[in-house]
Amino acid sequence: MATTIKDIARRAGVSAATVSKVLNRKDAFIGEETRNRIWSLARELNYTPNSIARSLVTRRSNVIGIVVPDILNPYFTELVRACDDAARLRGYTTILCNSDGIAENEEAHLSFLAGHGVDGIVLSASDVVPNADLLRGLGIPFVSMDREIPMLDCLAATVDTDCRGGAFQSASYLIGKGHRRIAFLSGSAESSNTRLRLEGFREAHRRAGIAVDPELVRCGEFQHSFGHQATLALLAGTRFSAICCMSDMLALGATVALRESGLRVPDDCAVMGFDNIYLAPLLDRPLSTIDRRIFESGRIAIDALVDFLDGPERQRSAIVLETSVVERKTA
Amino acid sequence: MATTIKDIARRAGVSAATVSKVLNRKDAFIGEETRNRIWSLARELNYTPNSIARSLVTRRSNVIGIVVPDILNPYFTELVRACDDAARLRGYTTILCNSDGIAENEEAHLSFLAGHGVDGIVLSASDVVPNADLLRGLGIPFVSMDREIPMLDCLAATVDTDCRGGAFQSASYLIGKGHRRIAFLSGSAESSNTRLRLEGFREAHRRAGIAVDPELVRCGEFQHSFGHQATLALLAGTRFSAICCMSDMLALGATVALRESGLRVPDDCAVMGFDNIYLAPLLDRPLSTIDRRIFESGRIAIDALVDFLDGPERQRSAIVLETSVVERKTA
DNA sequence: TACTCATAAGTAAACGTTTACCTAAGCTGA
DNA sequence: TCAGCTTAGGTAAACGTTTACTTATGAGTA
Repeated sequence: MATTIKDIARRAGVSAATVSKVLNRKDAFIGEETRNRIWSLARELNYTPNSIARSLVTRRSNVIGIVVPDILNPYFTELVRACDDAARLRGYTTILCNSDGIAENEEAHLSFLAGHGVDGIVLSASDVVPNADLLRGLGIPFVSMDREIPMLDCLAATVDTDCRGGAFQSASYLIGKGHRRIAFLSGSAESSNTRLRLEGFREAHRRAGIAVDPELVRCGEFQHSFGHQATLALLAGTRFSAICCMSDMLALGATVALRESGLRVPDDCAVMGFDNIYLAPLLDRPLSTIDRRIFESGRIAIDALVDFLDGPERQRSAIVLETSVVERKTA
Repeated sequence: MATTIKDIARRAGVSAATVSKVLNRKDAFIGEETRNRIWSLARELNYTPNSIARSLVTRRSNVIGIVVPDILNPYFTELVRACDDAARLRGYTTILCNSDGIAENEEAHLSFLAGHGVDGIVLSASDVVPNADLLRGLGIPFVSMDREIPMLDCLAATVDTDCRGGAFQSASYLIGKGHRRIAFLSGSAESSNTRLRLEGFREAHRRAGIAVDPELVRCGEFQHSFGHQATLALLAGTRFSAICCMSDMLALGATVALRESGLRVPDDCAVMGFDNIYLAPLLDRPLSTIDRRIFESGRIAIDALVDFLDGPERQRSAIVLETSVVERKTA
């Protein structure tokens, strides 16, 4: 049986309210001696406040929910860690949910988080567009990262990476290196995310006066396996001297496929990634990629959310992060 | 303002208790019509139970806390995902804490989790030996993974990997391939974990009648950077034809160092990992390693914990997982 | 008729806090 | 002397549920 405020009150010969005031440092009108007695009892009895009871009355939990498609994907691992660190710094903790990119899962998680009284939610990229009615019904402030989102009262912020710009940089870099036939690998063709990136990719070609062969663009998912499989398919059907991948995992998959086919990276085929996950520089052949400041984006998202929660004015913010190319060994 | 049970009660013209009974399916003595009215109101008003209030009275939260050193480490990423999946299957959700291997952090997290009323905790490997008094004081059932732990009432289970056996397998495999001078890279020399692995490593040599050169064993941490640095140091001071690493990240670091030094893997030097993280087969040069059934271990830990929580008999279990060698391209 | 019994629902306390408001005592100053 | 302030602390309601216990109604039975 854990110690409660009442136990302390009884032992100290005061009321529970007094104990509460002292422990919460709202003790302007509490006597020196009483105050000390309470603190030392709290220590002695190893008192830990019951956050559940506290949340029930204050309607604040100091918990932020994070929903991502899959923590196993290194990009999300980093994002989650960044959010967790940032949240902790601001006095919040996080609770994580994996949606696997499935709409029903995501909705279930949202309800779960609401029921558990999280103060805010960060909703991270995936192709699923969350049910606006659900979000509105929850009424919990949230920040949206890298996804199309309906405008709602409880939308605290959007933080997006300039994916169009990132893809543009990647393709331009490759073109600058003399490549003329560049393959493009990305996630679902329907997502706005892929659409924007493809625009950036095309724009880079346009500026260089190069036509994009539709045969070279392959959309599917951001996973390793698709990178592997799509590269094999490309290799079988056409020729190209570089692959512009829209995630580092795609790039990893592509690299493996190239090696399996007896091609050397970057001599026979250059590979560019996207994300700059922390593994990228650690690989046997360090990956050239587009940095998207994962850690920073997590921190920014949390800061925006907490500012919204704590600040009375509740201003919405729209942040977009610029990317940059990181030259390593694969392109 | 979210819908509460009272809102439904008022609209349905019944008491809150009745609504609670219906919604919790303890409605043996509730009229058919009342029941229907309540359910349809719940749907219509989009009722989500307030878990906080519920937990306060039931003293059950259906939440399990997980504390790991660092989610960024792929081994823990997988473990956490495995635990989360397993927990969800059994009606629990998880809440994650990163301790960074720092004792104070871990203790703070433990208190936090207790205050938030988690039903159980899984405490995963790190060299920090948790404060027994703290654990006992919390009184929350926990399972300990891969760490030395004092025996306590609230210890629900221990799940350990047979690290001694794993190291033995790894070294034996390498010896079987003809290697005679094998370097050994592991984490902190003080941890029981490393001690056991070193024993296994030595045992394999003993059986083969090979002496272990102390110069070849290097302990530090399980991270990539140590693998890199230690390999460079080894290369500068002695010779060897294989490296037996006690984590896949160490192996990755070692591989990079070897390549930087112009050595080919496995021709000039073989490398064995340990863990079999999901990245291992996906690398440009798929990593040979020791599989430790990460996913399974997470599931087992959660199952043991939940069995302990749900079962009235509360039997403690001690599980040890066997390892196996996975032959790929680096050894 | 008067009892029991099943059915259907209500009452109220409890979980551990926080907080708005109240009280009581002592002191100050005119 | 007494209104009014300051200081120290108490009272009780509230947060949204759950649950043990109680009540009311009608039907069946002796």
